[in-house]
Amino acid sequence: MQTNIEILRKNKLSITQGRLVILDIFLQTEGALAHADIEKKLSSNFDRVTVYRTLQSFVEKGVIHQIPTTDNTILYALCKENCEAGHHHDEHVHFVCVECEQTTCLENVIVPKVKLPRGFKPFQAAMIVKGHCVSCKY
Amino acid sequence: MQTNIEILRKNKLSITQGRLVILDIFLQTEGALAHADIEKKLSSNFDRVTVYRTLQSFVEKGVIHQIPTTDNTILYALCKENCEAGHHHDEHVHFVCVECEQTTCLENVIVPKVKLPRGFKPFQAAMIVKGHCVSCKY
DNA sequence: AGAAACTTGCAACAACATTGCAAAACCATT
DNA sequence: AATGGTTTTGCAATGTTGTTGCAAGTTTCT
Repeated sequence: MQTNIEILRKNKLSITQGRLVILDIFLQTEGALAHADIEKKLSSNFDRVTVYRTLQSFVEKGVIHQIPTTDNTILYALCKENCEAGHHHDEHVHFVCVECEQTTCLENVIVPKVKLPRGFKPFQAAMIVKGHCVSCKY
Repeated sequence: MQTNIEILRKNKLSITQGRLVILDIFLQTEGALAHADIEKKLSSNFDRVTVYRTLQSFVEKGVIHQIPTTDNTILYALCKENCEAGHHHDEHVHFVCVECEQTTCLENVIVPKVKLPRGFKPFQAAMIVKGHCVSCKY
């Protein structure tokens, strides 16, 4: 498991207080986080703008990846170590629990290839499964 | 092909000017639409709030379905005739063209089932493929 | 330690979304 | 076709979310 500093170094991001703290939040969290979640978890007062810009640079460098949602938010989750700037390997399935509303990266479930109609050239695929997660099954 | 009035009747939605017009926009459009797209296409002046509420009731009744995105918008697309309130059958793949930015419902490409880790109970799945669409291939 | 480059916070702003309420439209019934 | 009850609409106000420019503060590199 990498530390926050290692991750920043590896991705050629300068090491600042804000980035370290935000990265720690990701390292300590199971599921995916929305911008709002991160702000809530930030005990120290960082400016909203800083959080936006930090997430932005993390996405650009491939430290985190975005997960699509249908509720006007973007979720972010840590990338695995083999991610690189501009070329994410986050082709795993995301699971959204309808009970606890947590979004989990299923690192071991990769998005299957599908056969598209003639003329469509695929490039990247995302898959989101909704249901009950391990903790919320009954 | 159903008319706007038929669709409203079938879904027990009262027939109003706004709903007819918005439904027509969907019927006349190939790809998926964001809230903003719909407002742009509305020649008559409907209030923004009305558009929001219309889309909301359409989703609730299963007239349209939502497509997740990573850019803080929600895309909407017409459901096929066999959709019902609360139980969508929109398990087809969505294609987002990186060139023209159109999102298309690939009605005939259904989302494949994936094997989830123990304890996860799936319920619904969405899949989004990015790439070049038929019109934008080169 | 010092200069250059980058990051942060502030303030202002812009876009997007939600709520309550009164007026208007709709629908079922007579 | 008029009536009354229900639903929908528009407006206004408010809240939330995201962006930009700039000056001050940090970080990095030599």
